[in-house]
Amino acid sequence: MNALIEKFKQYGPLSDEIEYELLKKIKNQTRPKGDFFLKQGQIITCLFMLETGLVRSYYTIEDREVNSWFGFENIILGSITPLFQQRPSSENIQFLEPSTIHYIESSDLEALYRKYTEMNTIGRLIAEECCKFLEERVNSLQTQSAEKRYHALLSFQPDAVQRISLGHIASYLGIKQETLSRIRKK
Amino acid sequence: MNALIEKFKQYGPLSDEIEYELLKKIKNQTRPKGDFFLKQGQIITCLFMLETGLVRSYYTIEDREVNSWFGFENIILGSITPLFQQRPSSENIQFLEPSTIHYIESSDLEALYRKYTEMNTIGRLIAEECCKFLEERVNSLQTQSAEKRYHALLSFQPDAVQRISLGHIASYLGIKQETLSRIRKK
DNA sequence: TAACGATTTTGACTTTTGTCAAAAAAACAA
DNA sequence: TTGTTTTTTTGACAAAAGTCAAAATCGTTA
Repeated sequence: MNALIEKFKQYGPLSDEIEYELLKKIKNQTRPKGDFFLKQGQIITCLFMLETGLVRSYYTIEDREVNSWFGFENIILGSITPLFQQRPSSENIQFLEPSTIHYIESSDLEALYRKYTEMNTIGRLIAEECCKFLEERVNSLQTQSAEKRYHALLSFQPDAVQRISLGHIASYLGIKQETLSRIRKK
Repeated sequence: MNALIEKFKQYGPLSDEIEYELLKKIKNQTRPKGDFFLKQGQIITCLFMLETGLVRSYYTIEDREVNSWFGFENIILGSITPLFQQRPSSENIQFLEPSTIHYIESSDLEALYRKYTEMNTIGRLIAEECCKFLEERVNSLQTQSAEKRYHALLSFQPDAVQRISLGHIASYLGIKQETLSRIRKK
């Protein structure tokens, strides 16, 4: 069974008919480290899931890269702005480790949304989950010091700190890597 | 025509039947300044819209209030965490000006989601719009200095700065009000 | 193993933001 | 209007985080 379909089912039931249609639309790829899944300016958008590997999403601001999120195994991922707006992405999605992914293009997904209520519900629940994640991130950036944000990340996503370079983590936390290095030394 | 239904229609078409059902469920209230729409710990949640007035949503952390958002006229509002999770809210929603609101309880909304695809689509689009808003807020907190965040707010929501007290604005921006006062003096 | 490049750490210093206390200004009510 | 309360501003100082440059460490590959 496809892992992305498996994942969808965690949000709600899917009839055999939808499952069959999904199977036709879901694509699979294996990509090397450093490769881009999406580059800034592209319009093609997808909802995807990693079977193995690691990705980061980042955008560029004043010549420096800012990491907006990291994607691990078995989490539904997508680039929010272009996915929900059908506009050119300002984000880049890059594999940080060799990765195997399952994905569905948003045009195919939209068609399924129109055809099946169940799929629409799942889409809504995914968007709502995304809201919750972002809300927590806002709270963290709004109220916590760099040190507390780092320790929160350590306890909630210990694997992130293990697998991702210090510079990328610092950017994600909104601090300089020198600062993070000093925090970590303690 | 009810202003909340009008608003829903901006996201997608609604049949007369749904509109009729919505009309039966949508409640209206007029509330004085300082009143609470939702208090921390309550489970009842709603999607609501202000016809007139102003609200803030805040939570308490280490004995201080942190504003998470402000609500103005004609914007769809809801407390994200409890609305999408059906768990007790950690948020308080308070009117900052005398307000007239239209709202629908989330249990009623869920029932409509189950019954009508169109309503589900609208719910999904609202959640997606919420994601976009939160994503921008994360970017701002992650990459911009207090001064730039304030100026961004000034240009995107000039009315907020007009109508909301300096202390509330500072909390929303994640800075101390003394700092905001100094930024503003320039 | 040696050498290269990338990543991380360190040091000295600057800038930004926070803290605490008090004064000034504004808003509100008797 | 006159007090009273709330909000905003100011000052002196402390802490947090950024900047820039250089050194150290790590991983990879020739």
